[in-house]
Amino acid sequence: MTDSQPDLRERTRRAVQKEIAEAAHALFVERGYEETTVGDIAAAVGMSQRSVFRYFPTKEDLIVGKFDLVADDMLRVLRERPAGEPVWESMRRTFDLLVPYVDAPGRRQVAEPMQRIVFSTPTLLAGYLQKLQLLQDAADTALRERAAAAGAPYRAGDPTPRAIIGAAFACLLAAQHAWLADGAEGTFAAAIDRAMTTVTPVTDMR
Amino acid sequence: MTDSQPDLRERTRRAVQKEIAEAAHALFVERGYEETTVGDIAAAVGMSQRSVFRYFPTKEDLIVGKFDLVADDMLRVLRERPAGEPVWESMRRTFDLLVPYVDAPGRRQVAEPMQRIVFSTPTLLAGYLQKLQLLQDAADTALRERAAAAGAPYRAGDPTPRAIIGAAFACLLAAQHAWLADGAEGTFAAAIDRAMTTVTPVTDMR
DNA sequence: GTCGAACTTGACATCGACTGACAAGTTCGA
DNA sequence: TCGAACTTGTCAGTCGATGTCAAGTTCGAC
Repeated sequence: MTDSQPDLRERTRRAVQKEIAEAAHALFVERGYEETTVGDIAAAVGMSQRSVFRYFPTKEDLIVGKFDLVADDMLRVLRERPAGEPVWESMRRTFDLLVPYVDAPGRRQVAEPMQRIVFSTPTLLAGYLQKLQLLQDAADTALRERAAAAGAPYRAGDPTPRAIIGAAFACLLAAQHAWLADGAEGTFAAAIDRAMTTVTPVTDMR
Repeated sequence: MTDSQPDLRERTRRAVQKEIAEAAHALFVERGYEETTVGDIAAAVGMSQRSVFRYFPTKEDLIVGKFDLVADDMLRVLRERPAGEPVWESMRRTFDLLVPYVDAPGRRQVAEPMQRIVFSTPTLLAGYLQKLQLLQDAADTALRERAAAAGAPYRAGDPTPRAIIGAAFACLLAAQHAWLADGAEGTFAAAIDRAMTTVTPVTDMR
């Protein structure tokens, strides 16, 4: 058993948060993201606009907010990968954490429209890309530490780790595009595998 | 001779635009991007806030606006690359268009602080990444057309072109980071070359 | 049970980016 | 020189986001 009762307050907070997010998603799908006002969302759940911002720091977070938590987990997974493992493989295993959010039973119905909204709304796409970039920054630090600990540190101005990490994330994005282009048939995991075999690091170990 | 006098109105417009941008840059460097109001910029050049928005659609464009024009040129260069050329090489040659903006004599003094501002300001970074993404979308289309014209089209759901293009842009970003991390010593062109040798497409021709 | 601290909420005000509308002035060519 | 086209400032308004304050509401110590 994990933490069963993480405080009543926290539980109701999560519940309200979920309610807001779901109302927002419904409106976004119905009218579009830009066309939906935070006031509209507030009205839909019967609270003030001010209160919506008490649960979500920005309107963007109503859609891409949960990603921050996943990103933390991904970073943890990456750090726990064995030091001798090829970087490309470490990245692939890190992306595994994303898979259940899409491939788990019943998940596709939610994930597909969300991804379509993100990729078709400029400001949301920008926000998403920025979050990916932050994660890449952290991954870069992690891999440099790992290399240093293994006695083969990268020079500060060596583009290698960032380039490899960036290429891996580019494959992730290509996988998302391909998955959507194919009408979300097949598993997301397979899409990632396919994308990550089209590109490869030149020397993948340290 | 190119177009020597593209209309007086257009010339003065460009001049005013440049004046606004330079005033903005000065303020951004001095106080930071978020801390500078569009009203401040307007006051600095002695016009109304409304008029600044007549020359630049958004505050972001005061910094990353010129990139749109360069992106058009890059796309044109990419399309003019020979059909049989390896994609990775085509991308590298496309990036050549960026080089003079940084490596040309006297350019570094301007380019370096700008890049630092972009990479350290979340909203600017997001905007920049989104513009790169748009360019990648267009490049994806271009390369698919090129492959189709050569009699070896990609399947709609094939992640290959996007993955390779994305990897190339990841190297570009890694090059920028590395260049900045090294204090902008050396040429940007060399930084790109270094980054683009760390990763490579698996099969690079169609 | 009760009381006070901690938390939550709505209401109001403000800021900054941005947009529409209008009126006044400037420029340019027929 | 006259009128169309363009530019500008001003004003008002929208929307996302933040600070403040005065109600409640909840929760634990007593």
